[in-house]
Amino acid sequence: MGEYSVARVVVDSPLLSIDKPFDFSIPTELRGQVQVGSMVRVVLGRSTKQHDAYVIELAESSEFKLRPLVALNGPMRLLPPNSYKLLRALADRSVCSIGDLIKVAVPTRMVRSEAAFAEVSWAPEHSVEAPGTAKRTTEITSDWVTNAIEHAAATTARGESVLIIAPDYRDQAALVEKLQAKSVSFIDYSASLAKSARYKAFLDCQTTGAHIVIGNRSAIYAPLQNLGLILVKDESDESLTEQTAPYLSVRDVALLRQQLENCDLHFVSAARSTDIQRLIDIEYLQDVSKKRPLPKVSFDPDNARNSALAYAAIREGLETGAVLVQVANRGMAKTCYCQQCSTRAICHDCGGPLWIDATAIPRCRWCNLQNLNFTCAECGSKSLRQGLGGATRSVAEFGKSFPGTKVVESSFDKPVLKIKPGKALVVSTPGAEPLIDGGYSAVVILDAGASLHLDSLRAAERAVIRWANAISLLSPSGRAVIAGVPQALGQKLALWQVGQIAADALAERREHAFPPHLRMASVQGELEVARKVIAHLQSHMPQVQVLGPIAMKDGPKLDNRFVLKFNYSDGLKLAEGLRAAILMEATGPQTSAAGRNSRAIKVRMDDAEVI
DNA sequence: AGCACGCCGACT
DNA sequence: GTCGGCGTGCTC
Repeated sequence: MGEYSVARVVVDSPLLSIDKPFDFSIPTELRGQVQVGSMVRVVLGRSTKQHDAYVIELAESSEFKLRPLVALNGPMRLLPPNSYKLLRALADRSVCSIGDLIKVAVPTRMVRSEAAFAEVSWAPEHSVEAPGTAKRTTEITSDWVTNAIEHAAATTARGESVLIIAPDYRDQAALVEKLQAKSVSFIDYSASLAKSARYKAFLDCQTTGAHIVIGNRSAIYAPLQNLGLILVKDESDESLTEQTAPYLSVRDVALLRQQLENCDLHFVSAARSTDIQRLIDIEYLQDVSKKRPLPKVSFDPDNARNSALAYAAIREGLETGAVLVQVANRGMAKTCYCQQCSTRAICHDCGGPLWIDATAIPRCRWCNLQNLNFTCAECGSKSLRQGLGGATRSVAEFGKSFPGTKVVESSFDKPVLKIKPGKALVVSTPGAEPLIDGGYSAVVILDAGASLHLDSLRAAERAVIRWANAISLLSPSGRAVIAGVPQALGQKLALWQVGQIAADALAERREHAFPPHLRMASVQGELEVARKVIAHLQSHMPQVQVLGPIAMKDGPKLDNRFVLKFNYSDGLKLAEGLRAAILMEATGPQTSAAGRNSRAIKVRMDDAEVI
């Protein structure tokens, strides 16, 4: 007895129609070796194609007529039960197959890395205690590294593992440096790892011990078996949202994983997103921000480049140390400058600013006139240069304004992670600010207004968080200036009421019935098919508000998009309803004039594009 | 997906 | 007659 002959598996496939458990018999020579979590090969249906699959359960019998597993792929457990439960729950909520998530959560198997694990001891299978003991908290702080280390130490001290997620390499490096200084070991689970190192880190997570795992967005799936704490820095950062379907954010995955594992969850940031504010308002998260000295912030409603306040702050700051100037880059990326002298290119007809349109033609933003024969008014040059992130332009300007000062340029493409203390003028785009021991003597935000007027609902919220991130790098005696910001917002920033700014933004969303006050999803596909899916859904869930359809150009083909508005409490039911509707209406007979299409309907929950 | 089964029109 | 087109169904 005790020798299982049936393996229940999930197949690694993007198809919704096979996104369910399948039973296979275990060949006698593999009995005892195939375990829950094993990766196996199976053949499904009449096809001869082999698929990867993962064992989620062992059994002694099955109600089906079984085919045998084709092979066992190595001795490792690649999908332990807690990982499976998380991915299953996420797939259910996102209307995607579990295979879509395995792609992100399980690294490519590297056979040679497995040898190193022949002798190690493995953590026992994860079990969840009675829920209700864990703490869910959020905190505004300018010193997230110290904060993270304190939380991590308290968690490992009770024998539990810690998962720390930070948006970029600069933040991860700052944390790593502090841990190394204290001789604390950790598992590097960052995106920059080679495939074999990543696979090794993945396996390391499953070994016995209280680990500290540091990484970016895919690290939220790290297969820790005794998770005590998830700590996320800057959950609203775009890099913490997956760029492929189903576009999950670390915040949402972390919230679900916290529930399943009953671990602590802690969000840290320099400011606050409306999503977090909502969770505080409904008392799901506890705000544990401490009273601390406020940064000295002043603002100037005047536009950036000629703000006397900003220039004074830079000049004074340079007397004692390094000054950080944050320049906006979003929405300026396609702005044109003279190739030779870096003067802003203007329309020869109306004097408006030039930009490069989607067909690579220079146009005027004001009169939309084509400017094919540009001539620079300053130097007479005839060649244009596209603005690269805005920083280069500012560096040229500052070089002139502060002669003799060392100017450091840092941007997303060419980041400078860290600089040595000393007099320097650092010009950076948001998210690329170099770190400096002791902090900057002054931080100046230029073009603040430009970041507020992008036509996205989230633009203003994101802008404030970016400014706060820069200001968090101030030395205790330093001062900050925000130039080009409207009076009302500027006053709140001067008093450092960043929580209040988020609360105000959320109140405004509530007024207009927009996320994150409620949720939105988009359903896109060929009009007739999409209509049927929506009709099917509405017959089961009349409370969902349906907008559209709107015609969309999705590459060469013409799609139609419906937008759904619904309450958080309806989220899971809506996802299940959509899945059922798609299986009924969009994978079965007829489907469309253009023939069958496995992905006839695209669903996107919390679609940032429509938000 | 990917393959087989089945029910229709055009062919050595 | 029957060859093979594509529309349909199913995968343990």
